[in-house]
Amino acid sequence: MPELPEVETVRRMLERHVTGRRIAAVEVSGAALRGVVPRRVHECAAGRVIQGVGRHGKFLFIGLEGGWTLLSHLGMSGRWLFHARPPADPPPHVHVRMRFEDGCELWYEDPRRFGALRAVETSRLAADPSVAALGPDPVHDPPTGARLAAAARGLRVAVKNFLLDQRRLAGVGNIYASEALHRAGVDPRRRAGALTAREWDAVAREVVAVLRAAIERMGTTFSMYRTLWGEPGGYGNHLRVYDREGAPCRRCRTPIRRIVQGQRSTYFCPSCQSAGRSRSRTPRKDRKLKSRRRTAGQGKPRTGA
DNA sequence: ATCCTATCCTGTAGGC
DNA sequence: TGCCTACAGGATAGGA
Repeated sequence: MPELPEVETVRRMLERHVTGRRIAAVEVSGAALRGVVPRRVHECAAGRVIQGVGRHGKFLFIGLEGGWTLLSHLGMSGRWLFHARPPADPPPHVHVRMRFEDGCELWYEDPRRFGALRAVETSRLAADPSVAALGPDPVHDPPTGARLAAAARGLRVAVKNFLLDQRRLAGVGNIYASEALHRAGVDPRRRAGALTAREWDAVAREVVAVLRAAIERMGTTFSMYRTLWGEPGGYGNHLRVYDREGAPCRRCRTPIRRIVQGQRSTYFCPSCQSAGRSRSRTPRKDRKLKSRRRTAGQGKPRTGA
């Protein structure tokens, strides 16, 4: 759901619209978020100016003056929403309301409460256990095939699950793991330790490519993710395999398959992602039928309208 | 150490 | 129409 491109989209919007604002008051609901310490968030944020917003993987860092940082993870259903003119009655599941001096408000909404929010001292941010465990961010520090191959050496876990492991690479989630492997032409069931150098090169390249392409379109709204303004992301129409079970592969028209790996859905093309060899990057010759896509199972990016 | 499973949680979709 | 159940998956704890 919110993966790196969605979190980056929110980061950019926060950076632009809340940096420099002073938090006049913070209202925190009692609801338990994962690892949240509401009172501490309240005490650390109230009265301080937001100095900038950073990100590593799926974590957001909202930097405050005075040496404090709000560490935010959106989990499955978390959203930061900015209101220039806050509605009178907020929807349910708004757990944090920050009011700025000029009356604007920033809300944290999270129906499933898988998200996390806590205040940490900025000097100790890198040492925070959940941050310290993260691998490199693929957008800040693009991986090479050689590096991924070295990290995967000897591992028997499926390459799909390897990509989901935040200790190896921080920010790839279920949607983009499937997408990157399809783009790279690698079967998601292959053991990570068994990929060739050439395959790792393709995976490294396509992970970065799909994340960047999704960032450009403000992420993928599969169900709940929204931007700071409550808008859905625009990358859903560009997904090649995710949530397209039975629909024709956009490259070869073979029906997309869905399997379950580690209790999560994986989508792939059994033809393009054949076990054993990575496909060439030769452009398609037959581009005859391409306007009759728009298949069933194309997610439900309810625009809310 | 690696790998796998269950757990948290609620909105939504599908079946009857 | 409405109730009921299954399903979706981020991180993490705990077991093998």
